[in-house]
Amino acid sequence: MPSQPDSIDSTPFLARSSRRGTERVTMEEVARYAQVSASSVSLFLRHPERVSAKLAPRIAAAIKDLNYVPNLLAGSLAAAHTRAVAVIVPSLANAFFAATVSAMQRVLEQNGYQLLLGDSGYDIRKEQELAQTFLAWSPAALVLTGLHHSAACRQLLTQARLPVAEMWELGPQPFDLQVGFSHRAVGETLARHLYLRGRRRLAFVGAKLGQDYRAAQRAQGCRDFLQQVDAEPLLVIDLPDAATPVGGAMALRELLAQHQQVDGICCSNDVLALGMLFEAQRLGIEIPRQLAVVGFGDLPYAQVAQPGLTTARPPSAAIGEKVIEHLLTQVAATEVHRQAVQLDLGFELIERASS
Amino acid sequence: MPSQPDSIDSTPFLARSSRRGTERVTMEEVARYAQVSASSVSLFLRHPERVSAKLAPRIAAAIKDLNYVPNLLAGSLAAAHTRAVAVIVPSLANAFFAATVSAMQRVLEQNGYQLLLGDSGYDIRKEQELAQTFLAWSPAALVLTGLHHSAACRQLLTQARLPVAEMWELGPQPFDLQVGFSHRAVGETLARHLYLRGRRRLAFVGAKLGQDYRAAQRAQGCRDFLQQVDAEPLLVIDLPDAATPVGGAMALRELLAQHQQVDGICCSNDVLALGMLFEAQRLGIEIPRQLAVVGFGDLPYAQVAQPGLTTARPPSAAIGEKVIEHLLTQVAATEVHRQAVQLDLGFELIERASS
DNA sequence: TTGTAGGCGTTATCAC
DNA sequence: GTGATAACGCCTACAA
Repeated sequence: MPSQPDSIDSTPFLARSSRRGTERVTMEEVARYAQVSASSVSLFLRHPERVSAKLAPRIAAAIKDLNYVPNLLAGSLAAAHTRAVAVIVPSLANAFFAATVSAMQRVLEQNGYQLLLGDSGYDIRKEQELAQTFLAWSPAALVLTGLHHSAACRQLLTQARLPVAEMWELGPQPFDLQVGFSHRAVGETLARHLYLRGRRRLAFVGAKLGQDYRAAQRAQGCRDFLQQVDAEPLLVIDLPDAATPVGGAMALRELLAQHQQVDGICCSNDVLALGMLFEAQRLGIEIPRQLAVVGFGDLPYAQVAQPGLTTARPPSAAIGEKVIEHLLTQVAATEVHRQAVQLDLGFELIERASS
Repeated sequence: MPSQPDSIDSTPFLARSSRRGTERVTMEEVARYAQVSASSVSLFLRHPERVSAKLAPRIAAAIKDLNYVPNLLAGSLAAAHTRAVAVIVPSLANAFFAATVSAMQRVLEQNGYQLLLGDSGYDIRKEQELAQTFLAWSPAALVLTGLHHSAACRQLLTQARLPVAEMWELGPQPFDLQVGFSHRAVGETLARHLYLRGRRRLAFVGAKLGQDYRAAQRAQGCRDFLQQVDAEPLLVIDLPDAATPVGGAMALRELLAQHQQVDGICCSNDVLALGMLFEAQRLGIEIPRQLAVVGFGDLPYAQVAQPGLTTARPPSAAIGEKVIEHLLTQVAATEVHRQAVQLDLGFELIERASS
């Protein structure tokens, strides 16, 4: 047995055993290059100020020279936590959620976090699957849209020890955070608005109300208000397909054909309302004289539409920001005893010419 | 005290050393519960058919009972590859990219992959930062939007051994995959369309053309065509802010005020065009009689707009699908010698009443 | 088919 | 402040 055991297997590069590595530059190599230990490199990466002024520049140079990119997988495994937040939205194609996700991405990035994105397609089951998959990545936190989740999903997330947020809706039994506003109040506000403008026979046009719980709540808000003032009951039209301007146009035709007495329409969102505006124009219906139309979302075109579209503006971007801000706070907080927070960001009635 | 040796060190749970774990159920625990070895559980998870009919159900039950969620971090580290694909888009708020990302998410999920999303805000530098961060997660592949990247970014991605795709644009020096179409051709097609309809004084209205290279190429396509047929040179208006309907409306007013002779406008996209349509209506300009307007994107409202908006339809969703499909193929292929692929998905001219 | 023994690249602990 | 050393949870030859 020789005195320098190292020389025996002095072909360490060939001897890389059977195991294939990533072939990437590793922290070990950076350490060798900088003539320091791996621990120092690690420390430098996480707390640069704690490393001496002597080593620091050497390490920095080595990292630069070798073009070192730390392996977050290994780091996260060792540290037992990641800098990633998983987000599940019902539909990315929906401008509302796109705006929220965009805002989240911005704030996350500012804090050195990554965004894991999932699209549930308004499907509770798929949401659960996505949540499970995400959990396997050990994200620092998870964000769901809405309050309706499968029982299995609720259980899964309760067991997992990570902060869970729900957004775009408020209600009982929050996990750790809820950021949203009252859709019911939106419906009431919109109905009241139309009522005050003298409209007495209102209709609500939505799409897939069975899946879009928030839209259904807005409809309910309308209904409640009308009942409250003892007005004609709300006429509800539920389109079978996702909300599109074409759907809105069709709905208007149908409405005019079968319920001529309607004088005010509350659309599930601006997308439908836009289609109606165009269709009304085509049919020679004067808005708002003959028919008032209001929407939801205050999408970019609501302002320039002809006539301008009265609508309720949700705090799409603010929701994203607040969710992430609070979530990151909770992540930092001691894992135990973090209080559930509920944030009502409200909404804004934007009155324009369409009503 | 039972005779089982297990009882000897029966405090293994306290003995968890000083190291704090995730507190999550581990594969080891599943194995103990199912009375098998950890490797059998691992095998079962990856190749259920290769495990005997005796153990399989036991393992499955254990997983279910314990509510086991595999730790992908550990798995990926060991396997030296992940089931995640990173995607960087210029703006999620843009409906085009939202559609593409949505499609990608769908296909990825079908294949058991995860989507890592980044938003560069049309900023080359931020794109590079995002790419670097993503690389730290060792994604199986990376997707960029467009062809303009910083030199550092190009180098970073060339060094990394993962398949890199560029989308929404075609050009020289592809990494491993390019999926898109010719924006120049779009511009030419649109200009020709207007020309054939008798328009002779064309304008192109865009927003931030200095950053939106693709829109700039469409403008160039228009310009080229006009030069080709020896027509009046293209009048280009470049809005300083992101494209919005409001911007489109403003642009129209400006255009009419300063260049009354313009009889055809090619908008950078449907968003601007929509604003113009409304503004024209407001100003009493007859479209298409006095002025023809065409857009790009065929967004949902183009069809119901009044008048219907002539536009070029990009293969937004198809781009997402193809990118992922090909990328996953390349991921599976032997890491060496994977050929660069270029895919021209084309576009479609949708002729409607606005021109 | 099933089990055993490293090792993946990093972080965290603890002496020095 | 710096550097060994032991996890982190899983995968994968390889042996049984």
